[in-house]
Amino acid sequence: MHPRIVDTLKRNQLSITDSRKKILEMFLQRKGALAHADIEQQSGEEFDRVTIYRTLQTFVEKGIIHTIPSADNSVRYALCKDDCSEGHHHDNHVHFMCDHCGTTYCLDHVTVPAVVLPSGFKVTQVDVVASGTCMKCQ
Amino acid sequence: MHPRIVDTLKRNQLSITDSRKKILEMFLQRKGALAHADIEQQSGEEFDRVTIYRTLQTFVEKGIIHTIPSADNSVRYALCKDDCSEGHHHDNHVHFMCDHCGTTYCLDHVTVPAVVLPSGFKVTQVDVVASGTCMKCQ
DNA sequence: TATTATTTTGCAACATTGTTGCATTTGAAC
DNA sequence: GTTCAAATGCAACAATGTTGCAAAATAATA
Repeated sequence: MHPRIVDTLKRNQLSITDSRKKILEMFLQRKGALAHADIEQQSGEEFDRVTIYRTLQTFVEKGIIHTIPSADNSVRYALCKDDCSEGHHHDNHVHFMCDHCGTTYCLDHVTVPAVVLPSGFKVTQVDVVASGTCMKCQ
Repeated sequence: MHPRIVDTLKRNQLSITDSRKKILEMFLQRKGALAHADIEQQSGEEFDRVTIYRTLQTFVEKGIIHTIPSADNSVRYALCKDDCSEGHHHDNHVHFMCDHCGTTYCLDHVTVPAVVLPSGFKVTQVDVVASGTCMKCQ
């Protein structure tokens, strides 16, 4: 088991349960974004569907993972780089979604260019979702 | 009825039906993004739910409207500026979603800054989804 | 305009996805 | 180990999205 798992849960004052450990491990191993459905598939019958929903929700609230917007009604989740601060506002972020294999990448080190909006708009968060073909699919 | 409606449908070789006229009119009037649920509510019992799904799908395929990614499993749709070419690839786009009132704005005239991705990624589309407070809500 | 061919719609049935309340179980604290 | 708090699983439900097919509306043709 990945050493960071228990650490992360403790730091966020969460009880250390099987489902949380397992789901967190999936994120740490895969190093890519996961949708609810992915987790459900990978964990087989191990956990109830409801537990997965609640676990993801908890992780998002604690800033352990964050959501990635998508245009097809299938929100994906990815690990936050070193846990965002609690209550989390994940400022700037670039994601890449491969049209071919569907893999979603979370590109933490790509800087989001400043977006200038018309006056009156107060921006607190900018998500950039790029899509195309990833390195594995071309 | 908005004069562009019949035009737009004809140009896209679509039969001119009540549901299409009505839904297209909603987009032309509202000048903001609409979710499936919005349309369903606004049209009351007038059309079947299935018809709305199929109409939206058709409009997207024809490039009359486009989808706006969201982080909450509720894809929204907005009119394409002067219909994208058929088969449509909507290159660059900035959207703004108000955390307060939920209104989604489609900012066609804001330029999307170039995003530089690691080599190996071939980008065909970039969506920028900003969120915060809109001018009506502050 | 009347007739035929094509397209679209509505219905029904179904599949998938997400939510809520509550009893039971598990983990944490003592 | 016992007690308390938290998390899980189950069941039931609500919401959302999909498919096939007959009926209706639209378009094309005479």
